[in-house]
Amino acid sequence: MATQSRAIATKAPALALYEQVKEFITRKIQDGSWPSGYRLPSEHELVVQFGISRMTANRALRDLVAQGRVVRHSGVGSFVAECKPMSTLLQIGNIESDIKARGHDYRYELLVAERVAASPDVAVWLDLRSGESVFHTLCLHYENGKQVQLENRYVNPRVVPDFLSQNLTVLPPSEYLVREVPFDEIEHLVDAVVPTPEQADYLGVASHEPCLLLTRRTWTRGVPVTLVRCLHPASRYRLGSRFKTEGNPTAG
Amino acid sequence: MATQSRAIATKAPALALYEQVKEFITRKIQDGSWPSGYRLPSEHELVVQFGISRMTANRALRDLVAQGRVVRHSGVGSFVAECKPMSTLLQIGNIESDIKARGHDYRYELLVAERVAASPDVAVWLDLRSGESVFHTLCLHYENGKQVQLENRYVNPRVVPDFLSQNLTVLPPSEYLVREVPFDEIEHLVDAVVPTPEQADYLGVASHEPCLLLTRRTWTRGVPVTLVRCLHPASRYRLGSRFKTEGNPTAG
DNA sequence: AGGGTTATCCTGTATAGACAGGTTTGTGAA
DNA sequence: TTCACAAACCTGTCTATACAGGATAACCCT
Repeated sequence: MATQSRAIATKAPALALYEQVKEFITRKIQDGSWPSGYRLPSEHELVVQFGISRMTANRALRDLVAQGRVVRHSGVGSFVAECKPMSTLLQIGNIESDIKARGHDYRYELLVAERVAASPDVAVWLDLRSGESVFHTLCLHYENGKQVQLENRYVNPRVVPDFLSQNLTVLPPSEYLVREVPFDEIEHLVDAVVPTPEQADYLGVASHEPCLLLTRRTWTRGVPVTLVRCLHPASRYRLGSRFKTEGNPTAG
Repeated sequence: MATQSRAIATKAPALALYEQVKEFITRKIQDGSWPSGYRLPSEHELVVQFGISRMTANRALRDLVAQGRVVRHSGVGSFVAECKPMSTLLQIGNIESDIKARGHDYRYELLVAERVAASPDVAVWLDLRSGESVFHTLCLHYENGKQVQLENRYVNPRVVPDFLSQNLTVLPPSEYLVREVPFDEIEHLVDAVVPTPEQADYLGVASHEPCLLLTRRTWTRGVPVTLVRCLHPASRYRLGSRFKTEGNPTAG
């Protein structure tokens, strides 16, 4: 069979076959013909319907799984995924590259780098015994000379025993961790808080000014690596992201 | 050739061949052997190195592209992607399902549903002329009887002309929009603010209590659809998400 | 030396055929 | 009736092969 012949939509010969199949299924899902949980055609049925090979049908379905529109169960079938209505993603970047991407000046200051006994709450967050020693750093990040983030970090010494041996006055703690201890699981929490007097002092803001508190925990192979609490003055920092669907409009 | 024989790591015969290739490449990238921009082996070279077929090598590379670790240029080659350090995603869900998922009681109240002249800032956000009419709704969302979100929404009447014809006292505005006007682009902003007296009154909180302000804009085919500003008392609501890499630990 | 042609390499797509293993259902035996 | 086995169906993976088209470098002719 000649490649690229037998186009389903005769007017779109440029579109790959598996893309045509993806589009067909996506449309069915979007116009409501195939609701959540609906069992969609098996690979073999697609082969017959579209006159394509099974590998092509398989690729279309795999792509749809990657897009989150379809779930598949081995030995059972393929189903329209539960749509997560109006739910989407906010990308959280690292502050240094964010600031530099804006063309602004970035600088950071290491305030504290120590080994301390884990307080009960930190011990819980990092899955340590209370009183066990943890690494603790406190950093202040500046954008164009103004404080934008007070970073309060705890690091699990079981995972990163030589954390404090690094020259943290030159390289930010996050840089070292990202490079040396890749994570496979991450948790974010975003709160609005008013800073403590001490925090307000570090950040150089009035103590009644609201701040964004971004709490991040990371794991590698199920073991907690680090707990960071990043405090940002709301007047100087906001979280933001823009996200574009690559293909067709998404219902989810 | 017998399927599943010839395992690269003899002790892991369960792992698919293309997964083994992915792991091999991922490791090289993570341990720094193959830095950003490094040209990695062509499909044919992988075929020879691993004794696999080209389709298998192709799948491994395509998966790595989907994971963002690799970029490919047709006719040129495959390259290690620029890594985006410590950047990851925060999922923002819809409030009704979030509350119900916690097993709590959800209720909402429609305060305002009107057609008004767009104020200059709303006109800018929705790409309308100032003074052009827009739909405006104000809703209050309750979790277990307590206010958790004040939703202030503007809707583009060019895109959703019959928005106000819906019975919005029964079905939340977001439900209707998600179902009828799928978006293909979305923007989020997160701020920490203190509420105005009026907002504090609606939410039943002290006016000095910090709040999370989640601003969301959506587009469909480049046309702005809706602008929502969701105000949450920080004491009753936080944004959060947990994210797990499906494969190996991620450097980015 | 300059410019166009060609050979080569690489990715993208597509096919047919094959085996493995999970799930469901039906059938036959105890 | 119930339990065990087998058939049917489905996804997951893998192979060998093929053609199209982009990119690049070598080469040859003018």
